[in-house]
Amino acid sequence: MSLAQLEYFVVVAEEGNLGRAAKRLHVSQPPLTRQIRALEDELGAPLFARTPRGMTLLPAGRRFLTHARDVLERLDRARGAVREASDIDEPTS
Amino acid sequence: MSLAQLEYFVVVAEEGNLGRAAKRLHVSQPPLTRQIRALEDELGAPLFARTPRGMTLLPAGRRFLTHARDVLERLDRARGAVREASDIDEPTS
DNA sequence: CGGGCTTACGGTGTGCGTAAATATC
DNA sequence: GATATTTACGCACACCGTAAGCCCG
Repeated sequence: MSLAQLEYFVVVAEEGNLGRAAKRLHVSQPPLTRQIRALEDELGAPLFARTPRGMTLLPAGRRFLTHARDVLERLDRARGAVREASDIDEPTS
Repeated sequence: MSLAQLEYFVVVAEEGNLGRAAKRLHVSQPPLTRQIRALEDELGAPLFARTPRGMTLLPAGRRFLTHARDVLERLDRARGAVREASDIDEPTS
């Protein structure tokens, strides 16, 4: 599992459609479909139902979405913590 | 930033020494030193002080350690959530 | 010398994008 | 035919491991 896969998953879940998700992520559709599939394979369960209209979350996907957002948000906080800490040690140069 | 970098960072912080961390991670030292450096570069601040005895956490590194562990723990919970959800949908085959 | 971190370098693998295939309405 | 996902394929980038270099007690 990669952080890119988590971001991809969240955006695809929000857009419900690979095309819009791809534009928002500045990537083409093939990487998206591949990474989502790889994520599902690794987790051992499908997260989306593929319909002719797009991708809709399955129950497992809905549960994973909450946690995926949580992970990404904590990661942002981790980055912020270092920024703060180094702002203290290395003031305005 | 990658999940591997987070894991590497946590173990190096715990071992205080690249050699022991490498053994624990089943990887050789060069990838470790490279990934730690890449992480520091991306965050824009050093996390460790390199001493002749090993690597000791700097203040920024100590703050980051807490958050890195948090991210990895949340990731485990995300995996667990999918396992539970699919155990419900797909009972004992 | 011995222990530790780093750099060079060669080879493998991952991952992208373009293009083509498939399916549904 | 339009919109959607997926597969094929070629190429570039990233990453690892071995080997060598460097520094300090």
